[in-house]
Amino acid sequence: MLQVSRPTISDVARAAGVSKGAVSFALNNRPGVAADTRERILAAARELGWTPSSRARALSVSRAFAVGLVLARKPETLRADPFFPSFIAGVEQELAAHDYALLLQVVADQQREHDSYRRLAHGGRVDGVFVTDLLVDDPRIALLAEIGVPAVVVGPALGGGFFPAVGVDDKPGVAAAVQHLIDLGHTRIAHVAGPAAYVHGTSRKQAWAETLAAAGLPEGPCVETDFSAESGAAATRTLLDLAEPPTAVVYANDVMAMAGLAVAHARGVDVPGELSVVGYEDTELAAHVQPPLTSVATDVVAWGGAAARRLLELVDGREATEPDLESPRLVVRASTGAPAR
Amino acid sequence: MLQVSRPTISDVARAAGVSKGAVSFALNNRPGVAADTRERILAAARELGWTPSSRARALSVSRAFAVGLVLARKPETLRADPFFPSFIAGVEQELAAHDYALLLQVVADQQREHDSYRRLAHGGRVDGVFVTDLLVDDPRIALLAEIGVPAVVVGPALGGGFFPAVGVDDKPGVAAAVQHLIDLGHTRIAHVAGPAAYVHGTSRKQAWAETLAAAGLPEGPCVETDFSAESGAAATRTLLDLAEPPTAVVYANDVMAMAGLAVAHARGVDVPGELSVVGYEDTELAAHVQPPLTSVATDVVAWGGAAARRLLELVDGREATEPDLESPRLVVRASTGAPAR
DNA sequence: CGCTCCCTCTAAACCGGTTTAGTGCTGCAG
DNA sequence: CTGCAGCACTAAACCGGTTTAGAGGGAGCG
Repeated sequence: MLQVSRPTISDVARAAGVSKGAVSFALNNRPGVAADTRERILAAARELGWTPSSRARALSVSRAFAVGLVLARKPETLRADPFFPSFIAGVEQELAAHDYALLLQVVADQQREHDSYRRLAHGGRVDGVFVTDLLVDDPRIALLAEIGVPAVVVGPALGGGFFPAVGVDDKPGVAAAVQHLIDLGHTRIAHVAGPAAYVHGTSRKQAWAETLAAAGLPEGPCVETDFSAESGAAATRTLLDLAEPPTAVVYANDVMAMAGLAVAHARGVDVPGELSVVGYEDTELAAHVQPPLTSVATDVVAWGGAAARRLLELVDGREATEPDLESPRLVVRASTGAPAR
Repeated sequence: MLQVSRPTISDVARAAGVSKGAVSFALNNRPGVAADTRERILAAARELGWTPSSRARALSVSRAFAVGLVLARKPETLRADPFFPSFIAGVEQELAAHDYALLLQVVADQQREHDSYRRLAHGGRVDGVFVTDLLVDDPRIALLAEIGVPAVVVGPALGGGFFPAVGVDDKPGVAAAVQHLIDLGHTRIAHVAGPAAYVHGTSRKQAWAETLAAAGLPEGPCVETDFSAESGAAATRTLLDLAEPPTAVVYANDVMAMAGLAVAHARGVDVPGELSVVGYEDTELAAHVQPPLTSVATDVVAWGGAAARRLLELVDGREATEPDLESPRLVVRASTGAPAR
């Protein structure tokens, strides 16, 4: 494991018989170096196996060439969420193209999250950050504004607009789901909502309520959860126990919807005969449960890419290019059908 | 977004009326600074809101204070895998305690993966790396050895032993699952395996075969998959179509097991009456499908912590402390039962 | 009183790049 | 032949910390 010390730019300079500066110019192919000299320098660099030290570069150009993502989640709620792996994959694709790196932090609570942002941004480890899991009136916005670090809000633009937001608006997706149920003839449509503290919990609930209202239907029952399978199952039991149970339920994510399917199955409630079920996220498993789950799909990878692109633009002070993210689309499968008469 | 230039150590020195060196000593509470001077320096630093520049520190001490994790996965297969979020959470807990950061890269193919490691380690962005998804005869081991970067193999120690391996051996878990089925009276026990190219695909299959052999039972049918729900469903159909279908199936992960449950359900095959099903991973949803899934649970968060600890020890040249990771344990739920006579 | 030793602190080198000011040389116009 | 522009390149400063060599001063000891 002995760390052979890597050749530096000075070694290359000596080998090529020129000065450090000339080497730097040649390697960043900048004008002011004769073609043959440049060739000689590149050859020397290749010969020595020289690689630029990102540490030195970061210091001299005052850039970290990295952006940060802080996840304030407990491991349990993180592992059930298929959003982040996809999102990060999208982010990475874009970052890699610009030789940027992604610095990830997972923190347990909010206080640590703030410290985390401070250390990352203030200490110059990153040039910008993503803000995910946006809360209603999120305190991080003020913090990041105070630190003065470029940031991009991942999700619908409810952050007060101080930072640009890049996100797929989930309202049309939920609206499409509810409309689909209305079209099938349902009139008692319930919602199993995510935490009201989260923007994406609230907005999905709103979309549900608004679509019902627009169709002139009464707002059905709604149960708030923490996005976990456990709470989704509990919510389903609550709904089925109502004097007038709903004939359809729109869940805020797939995991809860699948748990709901299992509860219905265990109780002998036929899906979709007696109960229609809709998820959100269109996870890989959605198509492979019984009955296959109707769900709302979003291209999360593209979303991650767009968010990263916007953040890099912000960091570079470039003009914003408008991302064209496709709207979420409803994937109809066998878990939804006409209500029993 | 105007980037106010942060105060440097020189600013603090000027404010406190001492030299840069003295400030550095005081801030790293090292001997050789008088108590009152130290106090004055700390006060000045606090006053100015000084934060160390990790860039400068990294250059001067020749350390990145970061480790890298490169995931060579397609986004689709990444998002279904609950392993990484948990693992990363565990890694982070440990890294945060030592003020280390995690640099994540997601790359599409193997060539890029190699480039990725090269840039990361050779360029000095990280002080060490994790190697996950170990392949049988993994070429990365040689690459990393050549680069000379400390590395920790995540998983059972089959990497040739050049780098330390930290991992929960999955064999006892699979063995326990197979034994559980044997104890229930099953004799035709199939396996839906992961890709043979992966160490954890191969080792689970081996454990299954060995446990059957040890019990004097014939090796049941085995279908190789790519770990996806789709392939798990297909494998299940293959098995159920056999002239003599198995009475129990051990799946290499939960997602495939759940897809298998759905296939059985769709075909009217009763679980566990006609078919017992065992998963691996014990995902959040496992307890909430119908019937609840018997599965093998591992404390992945602890695993991540142990891997990070070992890597930091390696980076610091410290002695290895033996991690005490608990063995995987079988969580018996309702998807397994005695075979029909 | 003079010497050594220790403690505190300063000056300067260093990490490995980037960037700026400036030098020497060539070539062309006047 | 001189003047000046412009190219190719060098020397040195700079980024912001850490670290080493050494200076200065007071205490303890002979």
